Amino acid sequence: MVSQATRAPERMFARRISNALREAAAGLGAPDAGVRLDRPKDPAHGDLASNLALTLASRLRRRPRDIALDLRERLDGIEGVERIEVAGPGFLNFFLDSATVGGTLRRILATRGGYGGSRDGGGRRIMVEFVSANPTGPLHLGHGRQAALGDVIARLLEWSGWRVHREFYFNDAGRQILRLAESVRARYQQLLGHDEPIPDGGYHGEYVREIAGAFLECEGRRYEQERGEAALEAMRGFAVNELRKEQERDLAEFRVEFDEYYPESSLHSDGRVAETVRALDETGLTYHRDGAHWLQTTRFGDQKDRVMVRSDGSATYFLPDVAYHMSKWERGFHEVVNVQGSDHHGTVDRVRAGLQALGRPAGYPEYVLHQMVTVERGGEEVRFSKRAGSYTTLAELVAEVGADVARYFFLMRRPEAHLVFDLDLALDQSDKNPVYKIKYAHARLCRLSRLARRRGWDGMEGPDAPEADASLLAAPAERELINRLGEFPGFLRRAARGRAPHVVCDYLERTAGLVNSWYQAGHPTRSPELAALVEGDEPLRNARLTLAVAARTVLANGLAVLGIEAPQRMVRSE
RNA sequence: GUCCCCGUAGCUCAGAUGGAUAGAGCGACUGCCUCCUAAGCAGUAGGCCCCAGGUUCGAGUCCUGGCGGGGACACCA
Repeated sequence: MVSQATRAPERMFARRISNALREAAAGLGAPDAGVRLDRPKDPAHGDLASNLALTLASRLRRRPRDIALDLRERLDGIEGVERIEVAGPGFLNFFLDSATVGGTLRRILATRGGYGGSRDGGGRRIMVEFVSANPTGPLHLGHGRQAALGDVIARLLEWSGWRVHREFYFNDAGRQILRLAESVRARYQQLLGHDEPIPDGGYHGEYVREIAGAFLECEGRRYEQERGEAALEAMRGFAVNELRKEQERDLAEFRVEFDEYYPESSLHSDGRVAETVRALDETGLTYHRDGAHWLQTTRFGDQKDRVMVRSDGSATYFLPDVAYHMSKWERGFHEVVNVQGSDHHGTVDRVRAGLQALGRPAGYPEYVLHQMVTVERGGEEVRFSKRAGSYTTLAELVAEVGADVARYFFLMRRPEAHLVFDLDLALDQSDKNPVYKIKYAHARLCRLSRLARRRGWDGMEGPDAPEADASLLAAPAERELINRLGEFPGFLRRAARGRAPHVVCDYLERTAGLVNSWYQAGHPTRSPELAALVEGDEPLRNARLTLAVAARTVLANGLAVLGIEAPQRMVRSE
């Protein structure tokens, strides 16, 4: 729980106003009215607004506007409220006095790097599983989006008081891996001058040749005549290892790290898969038909029953998936978010059904399914990889636009919306590019504090900074910015609960716009009286510098949530 | 055929629990630098919120049915 001193002032007032409204409604003959307060979009509609009169209209059989006027009569002298207006069809708009609004600044300055966080999670554990690419090639753009989404959902959860475990699951045992090994063998033989084609369904990317080359360098020609299991196994292990290392390197460049890499093969070797079959058989929900071993997943809402073990004795993907999620549960993760491409959506119902058969709750695990990514340059779709065949790799993209821009662009759209990555915009270093817009706003605010100190004025930072009189910040641009800063924790909470990083992007972009407006409004030539570094009026200057520090804190915290750097100063690069 | 997602400005997209004249960026146009970074700001133009019903005092938002786009539906991997 947040302490009384740092609680959002508007929330305290919201409760006070709600109570007064409820009482007033009772006075009009409508006890137990559901009272709601909103923060209006338009600042002309006050700091808080209520639609109570509109909701009471049908119940009281009176015109909403008349009810609103009556309600206002009954609401006098609420502490901290400057005035109440009746507007539009019957809204009640509350204007808080400026000393009250200033409480927001005190709260930001008091919590600084922690401002925006909450205790939603209460210290409970939660797992975010994401990327989970098969080690059959380099990471492509879909993985990039997933890496950014998963990492930032994890950060949002950390900010919300959860203990987060980041996990990467990889299939190192299936048929795809066999094709990979065979492809490496073909390239290996080709390098030795033999004519061996890539098998059907194999991998043609240039990277396979590179792996074969590296293998040749390590092992020499000893597998030239060897056609059996041992050679294939050696190449499989080598290739998986190489590709995993490369993926980890690419992810590190992208500033994404995992607590655990979980190999599918271990589910077989440690008996979990067999154990899962046994446990499912015990439920009586399995049966044999056409030589295969089935589970009645339809009992739990799946569209059709699923095969667990094929007639040839091999497990389908479904089975290890269930075993894997049982492992998550048994490791203590009763809250799990899986971030996956929407092409996996077909597996959701059946995995959950399998887990329900084993007694896990119906919604376990939770899924965030994201749509595909395409890249455009000059309005045309581009595919730019010689190396990876038809793929566009994450590494190439990060090399071109940088990790910060790539992260932001992957995050700025709702996961379930198709994402068009505009390379022209990504490479732009002006404020057109939202990432730069936010960074510039932050750097600009840092500069204000620097300049103030250089002139011998206090930058309003540190424990010895004088208390600012926020009631002096009455200009519209200031008032709007302060209110906006006060909304940050609410946005983070909403983003975390909705697993929706784009909410943070939207918030930051708009807030940066307000910062720029405020900054520009105080242009020293045209409006010196609005300038932050105002001469001669120390209390006013201190108040504005405090606002600058508060705004910068919010931008920095928001960027930290996104895993993006917040520079003190910007250097133009080519 | 069944299931999931999407349909909002010329383009790319936001629009939490239904609320006031539907927002942002890009693109277009008009202004604003002797002075804290103009890498900026202020403003103008641009909308049958896919269509049709329904619920409601009130629908871009909720319900039903269409239309259009993407994805998923195999003992495939």
